[in-house]
Amino acid sequence: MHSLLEKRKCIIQSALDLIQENGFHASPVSQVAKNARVAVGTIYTYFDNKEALIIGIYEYVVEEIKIYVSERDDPSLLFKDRFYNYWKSLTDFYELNPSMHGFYDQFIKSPFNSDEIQSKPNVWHDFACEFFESGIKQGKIKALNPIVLSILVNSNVNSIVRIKHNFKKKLSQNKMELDEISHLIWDGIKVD
Amino acid sequence: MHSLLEKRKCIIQSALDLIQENGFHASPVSQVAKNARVAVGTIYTYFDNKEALIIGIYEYVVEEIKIYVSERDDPSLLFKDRFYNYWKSLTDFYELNPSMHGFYDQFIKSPFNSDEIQSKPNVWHDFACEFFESGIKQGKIKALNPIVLSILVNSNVNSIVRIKHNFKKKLSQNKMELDEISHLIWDGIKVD
DNA sequence: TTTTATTGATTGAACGTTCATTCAGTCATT
DNA sequence: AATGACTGAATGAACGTTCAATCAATAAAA
Repeated sequence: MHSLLEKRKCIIQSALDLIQENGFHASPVSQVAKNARVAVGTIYTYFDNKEALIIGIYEYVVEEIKIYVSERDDPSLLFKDRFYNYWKSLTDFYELNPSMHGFYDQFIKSPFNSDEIQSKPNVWHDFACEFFESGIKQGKIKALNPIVLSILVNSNVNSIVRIKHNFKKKLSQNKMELDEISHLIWDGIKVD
Repeated sequence: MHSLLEKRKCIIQSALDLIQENGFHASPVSQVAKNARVAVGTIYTYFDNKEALIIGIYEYVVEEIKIYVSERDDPSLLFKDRFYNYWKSLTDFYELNPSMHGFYDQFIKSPFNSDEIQSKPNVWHDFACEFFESGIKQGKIKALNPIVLSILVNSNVNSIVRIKHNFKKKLSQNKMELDEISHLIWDGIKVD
């Protein structure tokens, strides 16, 4: 028997798969229910409406990313190594969870992503900001705005994972080039 | 009196405005028609269906970007200067045409953006690839895959314009930092 | 010149479908 | 017996799309 929390997760996972495949508008609640093996009505005991479901998924995804990346961070290392770990963790996470990557990509630029949501506390954004702030404090990277730095790095990882995904065949022999991008960014932000 | 092409443009512009504001699914054809001051049926003489309209908009946007950026490129300049011009043109274009920027951002990650569309010839992608290829041939930038390079640069410009747009107030004093990103990327790809 | 015919764009009410959401009834557990 | 999660047919609103009718412009005929 599933606990309530597990059922909630099950609905979220079902919605994630559908949304990555079809987008928000082509992922009816009825289908989400069918995939999750629950009745339509059940979804409405866990979420007020479809918008709340989508925002709930966003919060879930953001938390999962934070857990994955922060667990693999080791503040005792050299910041350069921490940076490469950060990059690799985030890349790995997206490649291990393509539905979360697809969802995040869509959500960020969607009208669901309102100012209100962006101004709410966000464990992942906070972690990323603090991460880069510590690099600045240690004098290892340029003193740019940590918000800017984190968005920059995160959106580059995002793009690269998307490229890897889209051009799986065409670029197979050039996959290494994509990993070079992390050096390229590091060279750009490091303090010599 | 408007010509047929002008009416087509009018429908596209009306849809662009709505989609940037509300997204694809919250931009009904009826509203697009109302904004464009035509009847619903008229839209269907210019586009087979809503999907064709959206793809038509994409092709229009992509062409406008190519025209704007290529007009401001001067192959006789040093490649470094050409790079900064490219960066500035693209940034300017998005800032002058926020609805196109919003649309493009949404479209790229949407299910409308099928493999079929990506494999069709695309004047803008072709221009960007040739641009970076010429930099490589001149030995001014690293010999990375030009497709990778163009996607990388374009998605960075995209992110930065989005940051500027979202954080207009909070980052006003840090706007300069965002322009530094172009140096950061140039330092990363240039050959010393 | 005036009248009639033809063409093709334009209109918007109407249609059928799909969707989010509800709720009266069922089931499982306590 | 009581509680509360679960069910899924039913509902109504919203949407994409159609099409018979209208209109404007041009060509042909008188």
